[in-house]
Parts: sequence; structure tokens; C-alpha cells
Amino acid sequence: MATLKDISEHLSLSVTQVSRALNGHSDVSEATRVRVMAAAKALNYTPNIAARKLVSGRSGIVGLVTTAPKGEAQSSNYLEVVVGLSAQFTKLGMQFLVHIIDEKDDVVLAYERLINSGTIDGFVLVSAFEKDTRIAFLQQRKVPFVVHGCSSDQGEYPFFDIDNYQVAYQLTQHLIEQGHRRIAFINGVSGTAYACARMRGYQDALSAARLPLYSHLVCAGEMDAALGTIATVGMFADNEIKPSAIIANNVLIASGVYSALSALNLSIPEDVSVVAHDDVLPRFRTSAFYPALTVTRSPLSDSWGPLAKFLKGTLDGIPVAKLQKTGTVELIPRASCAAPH
Amino acid sequence: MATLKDISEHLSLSVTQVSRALNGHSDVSEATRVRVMAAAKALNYTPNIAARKLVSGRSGIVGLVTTAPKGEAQSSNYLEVVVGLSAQFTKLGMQFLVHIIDEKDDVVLAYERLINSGTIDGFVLVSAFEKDTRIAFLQQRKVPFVVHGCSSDQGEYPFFDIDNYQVAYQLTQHLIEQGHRRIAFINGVSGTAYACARMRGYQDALSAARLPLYSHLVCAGEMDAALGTIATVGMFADNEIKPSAIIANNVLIASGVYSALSALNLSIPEDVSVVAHDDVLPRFRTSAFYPALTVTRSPLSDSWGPLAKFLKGTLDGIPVAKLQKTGTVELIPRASCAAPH
DNA sequence: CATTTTTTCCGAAACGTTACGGATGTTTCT
DNA sequence: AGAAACATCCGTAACGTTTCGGAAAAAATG
Repeated sequence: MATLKDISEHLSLSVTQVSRALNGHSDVSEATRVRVMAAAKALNYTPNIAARKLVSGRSGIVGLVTTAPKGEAQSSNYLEVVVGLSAQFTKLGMQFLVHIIDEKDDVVLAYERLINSGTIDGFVLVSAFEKDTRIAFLQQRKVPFVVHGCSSDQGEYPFFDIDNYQVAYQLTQHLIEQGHRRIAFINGVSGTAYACARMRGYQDALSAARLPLYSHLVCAGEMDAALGTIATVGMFADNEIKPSAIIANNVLIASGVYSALSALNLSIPEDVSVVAHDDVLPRFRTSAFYPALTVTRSPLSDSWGPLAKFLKGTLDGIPVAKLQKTGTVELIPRASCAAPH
Repeated sequence: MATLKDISEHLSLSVTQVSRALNGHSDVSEATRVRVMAAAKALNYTPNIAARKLVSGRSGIVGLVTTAPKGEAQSSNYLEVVVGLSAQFTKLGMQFLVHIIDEKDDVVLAYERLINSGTIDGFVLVSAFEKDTRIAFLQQRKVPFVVHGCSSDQGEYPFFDIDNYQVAYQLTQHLIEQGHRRIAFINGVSGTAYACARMRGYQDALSAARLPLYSHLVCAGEMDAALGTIATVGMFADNEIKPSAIIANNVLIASGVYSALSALNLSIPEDVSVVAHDDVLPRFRTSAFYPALTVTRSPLSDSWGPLAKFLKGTLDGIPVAKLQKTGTVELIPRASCAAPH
């Protein structure tokens, strides 16, 4: 409720000087800065963001626009994302808001409205597609944004992601080194950038070892336990060439694979080796697996910090080149993996 | 990007008149209104909410402030709430934003900041406590808000909720009518308004039938399957007086009760009757129960419409008395319930 | 001491919108 | 015909903030 004017009158200063003192400009003496700060606290002053945004173009509010998550796998992930980002932005003195739109609404239109309404400085984009209309739109409108889950070779915008290509490459290579020749690959939703990158990693690792790619050993879909189960059962159903190892692209899929193999009376790793990528989601621990699961590990939660920092960096005018990073992954060999017999 | 000024120059009108035309004021001719509307669409005009808020005090943005949901039960509910509200506010031409704060941060402080920043018109409060500091704060600051999950006798603010007292009263009475004397009550988190109301309903129904309340047959906690299981097992463990019927205050609890009874080799309804309240959550269908569960039914999703309407009503200055409503519940007798032997 | 430099401050303008009071022209009433 | 009523429009001010160019005071320089 208190305004700059209130403080300025209270201190016999100009509104300008109060503003500059509060915003840490250089041309204000230490003495007055202290006085202003004290008065601001005393009067319980908080800046009116609407007014600030109007003139300076910065509101300190960034947003996330998504459709409602559907299915258990998406939902649990979603909260992970939202909570993580929110915490990080708060830490940077910014505010983070979520806007959920209906499946059948136009995503771009939602951005359009949010941008034009003039309250939001920039956006976080999650789970980008290989060709994403949102990215194209935001670039064209010159609105700051940062992307999570995008292939590193994409373009001229800030992003943070793990090296999805390497995830698949390393898992595949690890199995090949153990002697496997028929390696199944259960991927995430087709078209998403990470799924594409991982597919390339898988293909390249096979090629490098001069192994064939059996198309019936590759499948993709919403990354949940059901996908793992159904895919596994399908692969062992009525095919000549059955896999000796299975790559699950996340832990939920892996849990589905485990139960399918158990139902099929196949043991791990004697009959089938299983490896997975572990995002370290708190609700799905790899420690819960028996036998212990060989994984490439990289906590999803490590992304939120960089993402927030990068978006703030963009707003502060830091060049894009410094706001792109690909996190590394580490392979953790455990008991779920052995040489085929 | 287009402003009122752009339109006004384009049409040789004053900025004032353009604004009034767009906002549906009376003193603008039909002819110019049409022209203005057309020009606005042609220039892709969307009002700058920051500017509007600054002068009129209305931004059309309302918000929800919560801590991060923890546990599976809360998480699935949470998304239900957020998605439902978002859709309804969109329908009313408003924007709905979610602000997530850390568990250890001060809730009131978060509201304070959001209010002072001057971008948000009002708030939705969910799962209120019997004595809720947020309500007190928002009332004192005269910020519009609407409450979900509050006892009807609380106070001078808009709310929408089902009749929680009746939920418990009817379930209890139903069991009493069938001849049950030892009725267990597994409630939601103590201190929440709905849990308190239901507890009163349970107590009153017992009193009305001159039945004693056995304290070891009452328990409360986070409403998930684990609570149902643990509570049930506990009640049948080492007590003289074992329940002949169990009231589960939501479907998750009921599922826990079912599995506990199954593990204890007790059959429903022969050995123990079970009833529950059904919020009709899409992920937890009562149809999945065998035997079919007797419930009081009232879809949680019916709340979002009224809540949105009420908050908008508050902002439009409609008197509080017209913005308070308690939804009804209906008892659906099914197979999980029979007379004790 | 006069001049330049530095430090510290301030007034005015602007951002895009709506509220307010008044102005113009046209119609209706007496 | 004159007065009153109505319909339609407009200019100005305001919301709270930051930015810009410059002014005043203090310090450093010659």
C-alpha cells in the first residue's frame, strides 16, 4: 500500500532518488540509501509490479504455460517440475506462475494473451518437441524464454538439458560390450526432442558395433509402467528374434519391464538384462528394484537451478551462447546386467 | 503490441472513446463500436493488463497460493483442483495463476507480496483450516477471496463446499439403521474445516442414537490408502471392542480398508460393513471396488464452477450473502453394507 | 582562487489504461 | 421558438514506477 511517494515525503527526498536508492543505483550516497531502506521497511513498502512493468518492461514474473498433465506418469513429473522451478525462481527474487490451458485450446494463443497483457517477462518451456511451434513463436515475438528438454543442436536460444544422446549411446554400448546383440529400446513419446536424441544415440551405438536394428525391438509411448509391461510382453510374444537385453528410458518403464519379465518367468539378468535411465524422481527410487538396476543417472532436479538462472540471464541481456548447457550423465553398473548365454 | 492509441489514430477517434467502446460502456454509438471492434481485431489488440490494473485496480487475474503438495494423495488431488479452477476462470474471461511456495516460507508473506505487487485481483483458498490465518489476513487486508472447504458457519466471506456435516451424519446414520453399534471413523487431517465438520456429524449421529463414541475407533490423517490400511489393522489388533462397520472419509482410505480387511481374512459386508464418501476423482473410481461400495457421492469437480463464479461476483461487488453455497450430497447404498450378525 | 571533475540529487516525461467532468450536436418537450 | 433532455464524443488527470537530462553541491585539480 505504501508507495515511493510516501517514502519520499516521509524523508524529504525526491521520488526519483528513493527509487534509485531502492534499486541500487550508483549515484546515491550511502547515508541516504540506509535511510531509504529503513523507511521502506518501516512503511512495509513493496513495489507495485504493474507500474514497474509499465515503464521498465520488467515485472520479475516469469511463467510456465502447459496443458493439464494426463496420466499418472505425467502428473507426478509435472509437480516435480513446477515445484522445482518455483523454488529456484523464488531464490532469485523472482516470481513464478503457472498457467494451465485446456487441451483443445491453442497454446500459442495463450502465450499471445499472456505476453500482450504485459505482466510476464519470460517463459520456461518444458518437454519441447523436435519441431516446436512454441519456440518458433516466442522467437519471432522476441519474448525471452528458456527451454528444458531440447536437443543441443537446435538453435539460438537458452536451454538446459542432459545429454540425451549420450544416455542412450552409453546404455546401448554398455550392453554391447557385455556381448548383447539383440537389444530392445523402449523410448518416450515420439517427436519429443529427448526421445529423438535418445533414438539417435541408440542407433549410432548399434551402427558403431555393426549391429542390426530390429524394428520390432523398438517402441515408444507415454513413459509409464504400462508401456514397459506391454512392450516387453509384445517383444517376447510371437517373434523369432527375442531381445537378450532391454533398455528402458526411465524408471517407470523399467518397473513395467521387471513385472512383465517376472510374469513371463524370465529372470534378470540370467535370461534378460535390463538397463534404464534414472531421473532420480523421489517417488520412484531405483533402490526399490531387485536385482539392482544398472542405470545412467542424472537427477532431473538438477535442471531447475540452471534453467532459472538462464532465464534471468536472458532477461539481463547476457548473450545466448553463455546460456546453453548440456549436463553430463554417469553410468552406474549394477546387478541387472550380465553377459547373455 | 498494439495500443489504444494506435486504434484511436487509425480511426480518428479519441483514446477515451476507443476504451469505452471496447469495454461496452453505454455512451458510444453502435456504429463506432463496430468500427472499433473491427480495428481492434485487425490490429491484434489485447489490453495491457499492467496499465489497466494500475488505474482501475482490476487485472482480471486471480491466483491460488499453496505449498507444494506432498504424497500421492495430495498430488493427484492438487492437479484436479488446479486444472478445474483454471478451466472455469478461463471460461469467465479471467486468468488463473498458481503460485507455489516452500513449506518453510511464510504463507501470509507470500500473499502480502502478491497483493502489493498489484497484479492480482483476488484469491482462491483451498482446504481451509478451522481457524485459518490466511482468511484472517485477507479479510483484514480487504482482498477479495473465495474459500473451498470451509465450514458453513464460519463467517462473512464467499465460499462453496459440500455439506460435510451431512456426509458424516448420513453415513453414520445409515449404518446405525442397519443395526451397527461399533462404527469406526477414519477421518482426514485434523484441523481442516471439512474434517472437523465431519467429526461433528459423526458424533451427533451417534448421540442421536444414544450410542457411545469409542475413541480407539476414531482416527485421522492424510487421506490415502495407507491410512485406511493402518487404521483398520490397528483397530482389529488388540482391542476388546472391534468395529462392525467402518466409515472411510474418502475412496483412497476405503481402498486401504478393503485391502486390510482382505489381509485379515474378514469379508465385506459379512464380517465388516464399509462405507465411504466419494469425491468422484477420475483416478479412483468406486466402480473398481468389490463388493460395490456404499457412498455419499458428490463430485469434487462440481465445485470449480461456483468457486470461480463467486470470486468474480465478489470482484463485481455482489453482496457476500449471495456468494455462499453448500452443495448437497446423496447417499448411494450398495453392496458393501449389511446388518451385523 | 578559478576551474574542472565528481558526487549526489531532482523535475519532467513516459508507459497504457480508465475515470471524471465537460463539450458538442441532435432530438424531444412545453 | 426556447428549454430541456439525450446521445455521442473528447481532453485532462491519474495510477506508481523508471528513465532521461540536467542542476546543485562537494571535492579535486590547476
